[in-house]
Amino acid sequence: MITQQPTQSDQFKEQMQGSLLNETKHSSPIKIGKHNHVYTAGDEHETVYFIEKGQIKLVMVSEEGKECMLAIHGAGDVFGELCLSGLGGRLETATAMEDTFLKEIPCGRFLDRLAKDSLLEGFIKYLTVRVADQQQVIANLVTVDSEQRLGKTLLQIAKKLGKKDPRSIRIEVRISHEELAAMVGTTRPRISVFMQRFRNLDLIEYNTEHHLIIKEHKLTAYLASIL
Amino acid sequence: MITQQPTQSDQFKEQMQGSLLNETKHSSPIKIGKHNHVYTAGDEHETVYFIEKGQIKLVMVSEEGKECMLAIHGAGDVFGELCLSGLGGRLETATAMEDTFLKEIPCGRFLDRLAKDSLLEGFIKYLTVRVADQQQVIANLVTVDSEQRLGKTLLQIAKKLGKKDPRSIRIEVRISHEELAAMVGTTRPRISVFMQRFRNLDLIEYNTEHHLIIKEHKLTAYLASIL
DNA sequence: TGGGGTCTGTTCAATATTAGACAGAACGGA
DNA sequence: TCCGTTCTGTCTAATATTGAACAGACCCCA
Repeated sequence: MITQQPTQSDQFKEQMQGSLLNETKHSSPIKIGKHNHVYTAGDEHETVYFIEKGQIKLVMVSEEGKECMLAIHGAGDVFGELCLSGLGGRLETATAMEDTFLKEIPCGRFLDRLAKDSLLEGFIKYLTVRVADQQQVIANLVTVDSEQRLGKTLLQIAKKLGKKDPRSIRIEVRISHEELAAMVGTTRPRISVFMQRFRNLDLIEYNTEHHLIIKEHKLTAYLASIL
Repeated sequence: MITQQPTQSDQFKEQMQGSLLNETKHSSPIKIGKHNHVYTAGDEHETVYFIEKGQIKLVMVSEEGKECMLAIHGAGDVFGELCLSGLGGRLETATAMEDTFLKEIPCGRFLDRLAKDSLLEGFIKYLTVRVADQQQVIANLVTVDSEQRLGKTLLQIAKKLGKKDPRSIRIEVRISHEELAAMVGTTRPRISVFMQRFRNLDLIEYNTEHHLIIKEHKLTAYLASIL
């Protein structure tokens, strides 16, 4: 189900990166220190960001103050594109998980650049992939239980941010159980229990550098077995 | 929070409708009888649909067989656009909730048409609104309880499909509790209980034609009060 | 007008989940 | 290196949620 198909989507991402690097080559990158915000829910800046180095997490906060972590983006990713919707005001807060360097592009200029480089159709394809991914996330939240969701979330993060390791995938960003709870939609203690279980079953492990190692095949097989 | 702002998004929708009507004026509409499928998860047709009349629901089924209802689309809406992602294979099943008439456009031709009519940027805006909406849905699933989610779902449906009624919104499509359960992510009995509660509190009601009436302001106020 | 089917409202026991607490481990800054 | 802070693993009791069941209402269709 979750397979490693580089494909068109990645190809467009590279073209977009080229285009944006070109557009921003005269402006110097912005440094965001660890734990600092790039923007906060409600902010009105209509700008798109491109990550040169580091990690950015996107978090939405509900009216009661509960948090939902939507995504972690890494080098080469673009975020803040929702300002293209014209709705005005950020919906989520973007925070650096470690010192991060960004390029900033006003959203009008972002679109113009894509248009000039004939990337509008590519960007449409990129957005439909986003919609499809989110649709999958919604279906998971509605239909499957939290252990399963945690597993799928780990696989998804591994696929997006992981580096290849012999027979597994390594995640170098530190993600707390609290943060996982805010992605999966459950409480921290449950995440602890499930992570422990996964560890006992040898589906995940921590290496000496305290990086999380995901054993993709084993974990996938386990998730299928507990349906 | 949820306000009735016609705006740009609707404006693009009209332009797109015009463009598509033009593109499909020589082909006759397809009739899909009540309860019949337009396509099923896994199908490989790369076509986009435009609804002339009727209602289409989109449902995803998990590996265990549980259902998640993603959306109900009505006249003037477009669906099936995810084939633009190039991922191949439908993710969801599209079913007519009543006799429905559709126009069908191969996805390549759909894009060409938009490009010719200079609507690519408009379509990008439309897609980012979709992403923002889904992001909101995800955040709700993660952070708020099922009663609250049911309320928000009703408001969202009312906004999308409802007709204006004095001091309220009328929903003419019949949506079963089972279907609501599959949107909200809970079980049918709970939906029954919550709907009953909403009815007792006079936040919703059924008129003589058995149409659901949503009292937008009262319901919104109630949801805020139980935070 | 009479069923067969589906939908609703409700119940209940079994189960899953939450919220809170706590101790110990690891971490980070000075 | 030490100390305060954050993170983990674990436990509980209180609470919410599920799933299954059932009767009555409703609806379509013949």
